[in-house]
Amino acid sequence: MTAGAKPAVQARSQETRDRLLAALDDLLKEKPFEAISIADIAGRARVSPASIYQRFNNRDAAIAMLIELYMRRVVEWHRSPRGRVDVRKAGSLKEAIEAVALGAWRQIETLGYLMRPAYLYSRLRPDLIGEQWDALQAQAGKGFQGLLAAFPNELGESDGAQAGQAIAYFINMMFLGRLLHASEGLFSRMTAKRFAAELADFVCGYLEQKRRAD
Amino acid sequence: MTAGAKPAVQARSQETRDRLLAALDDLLKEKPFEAISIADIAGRARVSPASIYQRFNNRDAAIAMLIELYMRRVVEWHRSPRGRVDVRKAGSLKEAIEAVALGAWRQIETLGYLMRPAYLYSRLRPDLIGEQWDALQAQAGKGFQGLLAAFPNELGESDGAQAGQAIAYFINMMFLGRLLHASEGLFSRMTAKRFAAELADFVCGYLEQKRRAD
Amino acid sequence: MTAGAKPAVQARSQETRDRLLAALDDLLKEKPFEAISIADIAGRARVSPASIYQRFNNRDAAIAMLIELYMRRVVEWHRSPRGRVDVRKAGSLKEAIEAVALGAWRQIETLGYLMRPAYLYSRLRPDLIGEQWDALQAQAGKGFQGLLAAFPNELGESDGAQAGQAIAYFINMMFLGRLLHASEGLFSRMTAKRFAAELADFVCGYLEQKRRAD
Amino acid sequence: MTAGAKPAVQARSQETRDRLLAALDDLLKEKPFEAISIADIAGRARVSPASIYQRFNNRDAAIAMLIELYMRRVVEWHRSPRGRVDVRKAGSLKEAIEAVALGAWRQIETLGYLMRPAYLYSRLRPDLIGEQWDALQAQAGKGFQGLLAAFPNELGESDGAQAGQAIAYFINMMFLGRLLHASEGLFSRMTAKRFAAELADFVCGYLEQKRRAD
DNA sequence: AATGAATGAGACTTCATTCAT
DNA sequence: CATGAATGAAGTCTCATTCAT
Repeated sequence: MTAGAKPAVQARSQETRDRLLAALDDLLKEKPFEAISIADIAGRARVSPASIYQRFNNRDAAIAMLIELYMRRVVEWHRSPRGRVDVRKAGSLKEAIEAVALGAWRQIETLGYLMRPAYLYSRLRPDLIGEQWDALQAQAGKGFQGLLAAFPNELGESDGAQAGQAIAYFINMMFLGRLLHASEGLFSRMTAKRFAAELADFVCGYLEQKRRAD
Repeated sequence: MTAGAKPAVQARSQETRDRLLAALDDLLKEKPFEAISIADIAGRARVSPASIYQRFNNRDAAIAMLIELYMRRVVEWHRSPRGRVDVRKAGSLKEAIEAVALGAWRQIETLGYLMRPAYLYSRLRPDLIGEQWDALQAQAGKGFQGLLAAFPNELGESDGAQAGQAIAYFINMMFLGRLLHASEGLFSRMTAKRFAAELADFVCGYLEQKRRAD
Repeated sequence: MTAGAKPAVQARSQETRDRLLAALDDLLKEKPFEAISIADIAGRARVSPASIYQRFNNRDAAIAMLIELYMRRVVEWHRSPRGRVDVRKAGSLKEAIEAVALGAWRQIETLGYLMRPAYLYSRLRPDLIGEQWDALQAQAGKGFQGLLAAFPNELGESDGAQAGQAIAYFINMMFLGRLLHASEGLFSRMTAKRFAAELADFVCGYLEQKRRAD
Repeated sequence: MTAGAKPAVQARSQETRDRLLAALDDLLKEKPFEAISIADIAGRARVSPASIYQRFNNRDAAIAMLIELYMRRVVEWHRSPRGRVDVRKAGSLKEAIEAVALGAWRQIETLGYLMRPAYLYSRLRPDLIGEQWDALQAQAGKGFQGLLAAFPNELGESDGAQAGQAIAYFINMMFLGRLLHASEGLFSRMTAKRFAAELADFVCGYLEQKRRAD
């Protein structure tokens, strides 16, 4: 549960909570987060504004909801068919990275409207998101570590954990650019495929440097 | 000039404008941007709130000031001795990249308090910053293009402009992480030197991949 | 029974009522009455807010509870050993008055936290306390009347009922000052003993004036 | 200036302040203080609610205004012909006390609607009134000291300052009863004249006790 | 040009009270 | 009877912005 959120004991309150998050989700497709007020959300959810304060601590309620919504949608995405990336089909690390990257690209296309404000506000109010970014990051790191382990000859003797973390960070940041600068210069003439290929080049190049250093 | 800002005709108003920016700068060291109101800035600058509306045409005045302040400080930084990175001393591209990276690290340490909100709000309100990010990006791209040109044998036959742009994007994004996640997991045990070395590995590895593809 | 309170029919609800009053008592030691909400009391009593409405018919529930609590505690006090003032030991009216005053001083020290808001809110909302102050006052008047009757030679020929009432009023008001201005000027250098002596001087002096007028 | 009030520099703001106080005064004649909201006052003063916050700190604004209004009216009263008590005409201390008491009785009749809530809220929120009650009390003490000095033979050798203070406290408290219990038992059959006479009896009797103790 | 005062609009928040289980 | 959830109504307060001087 996100900071600033209260537990929902009864079924009814769980439903209210769902309604609120769904309302926020809706509204985000219509207008920017900063233009969405507590009253907006309540209105859209057909719930009294006072009810929001029974589920969420206080002001920052909206941000807490945004973060919680984001978490839910990301988890759902990774469980959905579209979010599932099957790395086993990849013949090489390069192909695996490309597959991952294509998946991330699609995720942003679908969930960008939500990821954008969620990311920005989590940075504006890091106190509200707490250790969650760290946790996500660590998890991603482990994922890449597993990926590298599947192609042992590409890694050389270097430290897999460290390389995994570095690569996770790299991929995350490159996609952050995609998320936050989608409509600008670089990306105006960019395709998912080429972007994925470039990232793979960076990663493979990086690993080669590491191998050489051994 | 930033969107939402008016030209300063007289010397006196130029001074008022400076006072306002200095006040904002001050305040940012004390509290987060979202907690700073027009009245705060006016109060700190010892100027009437009404006066702000003679320099900044209206709503979003504070964001316009933030962006303008950011631009100024960055320009100043690059002109200052600390901001000057002399690439000519570098014996290799790797060393050059590392030098650039160390400079960026220092810049964030010094100007982070300002760069953080400036970046975040420029993303929250891209309409207010407009083409400026593109311009900065393009400029950075050209800078790296020049850097690559200084080490022609590292580049192979590929398209220098494109590689320059890719590398500029990469460096920018990696430092964005540093800017926005300074206090978290990865960076808690990270040094400027190691970070620079890692970036250089990514860049050099990337170029090598490109060379090989030729 | 206080206005706004309902009778407690079953044993279980009598217990709930006790729990509510105990909770209010607790809370008054922590924060001022005006900061205590129905929800606070319910929470502290580990009872649902809705339950309060089965014992106290509605609005002003908290004030009704405050008054009821006050009544209970005062009755308890007068039954307790500390609250018992034995006037029979007094050799003179002066000594009797002093004994009564010392008792009142102690009562305020012990129950002031409760008497303060109870008194103030009974004045703010006289409609809720109704005839009760009158009753207390009349009772006190009778008490003093009895006191005077025990020392017939001090009274002269005047009307004992009237003098008793006047003295009761006097004592009440003087202690009201003690209750409401405990931490201020006059009382910062005041002891129970001296205060009691002064009151006795007023009372005895008053009676002497009356005797002389006869 | 009362705690929680801000200075009014310009003439215009002084006028607004006056309008606000006048509005509060008006409203107090219509409904109890606790039923008067910031918006009420603003509305009656034909001023925006926001303006109140420019003159008064924040919530508690209304209480601060109430106290300030009370102070003003009391000062005005004592300057007015009705408030002036000429003690020089009194042939004895008894007569002087009676004159003072009659004045106080009249003051309560005229200003009671304001003094009642002002007193009660000053006790509920002593933090908002600060040392002002002390100051008033001390001033009253000095007044009575002067009164006693005018009738030296009534005082004997006792300490005039202390007796003055005691008498001031006594008178204050007795009138507090009148203020807060005007419609109840004792006062239902009470006249100004008789009340004044009773007080004088208390005071003169008290002084006689003191004289005797010398 | 500059100022202190004033303001409209709307946000947040609380709380007594009712509802459905 | 008791409860957790829900809510209407209202209050407090802030803030960008305008006004009068």
